[in-house]
Amino acid sequence: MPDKKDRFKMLLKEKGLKVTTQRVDILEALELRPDKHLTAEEIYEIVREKNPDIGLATVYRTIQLLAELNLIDKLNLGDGFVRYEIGNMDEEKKAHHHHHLICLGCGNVLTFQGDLLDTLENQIQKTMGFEVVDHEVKMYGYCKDCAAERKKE
Amino acid sequence: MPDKKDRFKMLLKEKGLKVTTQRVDILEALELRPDKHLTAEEIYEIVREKNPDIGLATVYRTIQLLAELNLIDKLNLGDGFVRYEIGNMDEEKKAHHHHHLICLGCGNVLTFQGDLLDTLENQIQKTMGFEVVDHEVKMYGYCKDCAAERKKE
DNA sequence: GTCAATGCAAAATCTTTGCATTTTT
DNA sequence: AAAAATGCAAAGATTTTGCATTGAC
Repeated sequence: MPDKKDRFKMLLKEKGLKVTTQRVDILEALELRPDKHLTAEEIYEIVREKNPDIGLATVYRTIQLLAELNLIDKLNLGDGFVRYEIGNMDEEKKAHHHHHLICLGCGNVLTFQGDLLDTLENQIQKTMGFEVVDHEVKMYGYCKDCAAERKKE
Repeated sequence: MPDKKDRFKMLLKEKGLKVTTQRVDILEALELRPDKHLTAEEIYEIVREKNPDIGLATVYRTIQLLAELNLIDKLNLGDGFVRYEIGNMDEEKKAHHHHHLICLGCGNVLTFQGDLLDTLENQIQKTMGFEVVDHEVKMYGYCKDCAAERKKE
């Protein structure tokens, strides 16, 4: 499988866009942290360690580009920040974003893969004629540790 | 059942807060449009028709208050705007937010009630020990009309 | 060399805050 | 009369944009 970086470079060339250090650095920053959910500012800080001259505007522009190319997903975990993460979909396959479990105790965000939503999607299709293409699920609650902590008290 | 407005007034009094025209007007604006998903600015414009002197800051402050009291839900439908809607939960009952179906064709947002997620929640509980308290589901796709339109072409 | 991308600073959005004044209780 | 809420304008925060310069092809 070609890694995301190669895929990105390919897509750029296909579109007549240029493969710049900044663009590659930004994708790399995200790629190295697959389960982090980074804000634009955080990405900026990370890339700055390697390339101190990069501008925040470039980060925003590249993020937008990556989202359009479906290489990253835009997230809203309810804390008021817009976050991004590397997409985990297999190329042509229907983009099935994973689900997020947000712990109300420690604030950690876990991810969860599962296609149990297919049943739900089918029901929606039948009853409402709505054709589902993609979905996003957030569950709020308490992670194992925090749940245990709460029971003790 | 006491309507939302009375409930709001009660809660305000319980907390030693004051029942002002502005607060009631804002709740009313939301209550009269149960399935709209309004932005702060839109709420401001609506209330301004009745009470032209209201300030945007008051709208923001009241929205925050209503959200804290669980009378309204904060939504993020992926269009970059923060939106609000009247909650539909029955008092003490577990808050079960309804799901949103977002049409990629016409942009309309439909709502969908269903507890098919219970299965998913149970599975998460078993496999990961994560205790789910609340959830939020967004489905992206094409509504009946837009799906038909797309098949024709 | 050409055209796109970058960095910077300024502008545009959206939301919050401080404070004098008004309103509720 | 006391305390809280309001409106306004200013300040914050986040994201976008214009433009001269730089870099990829």
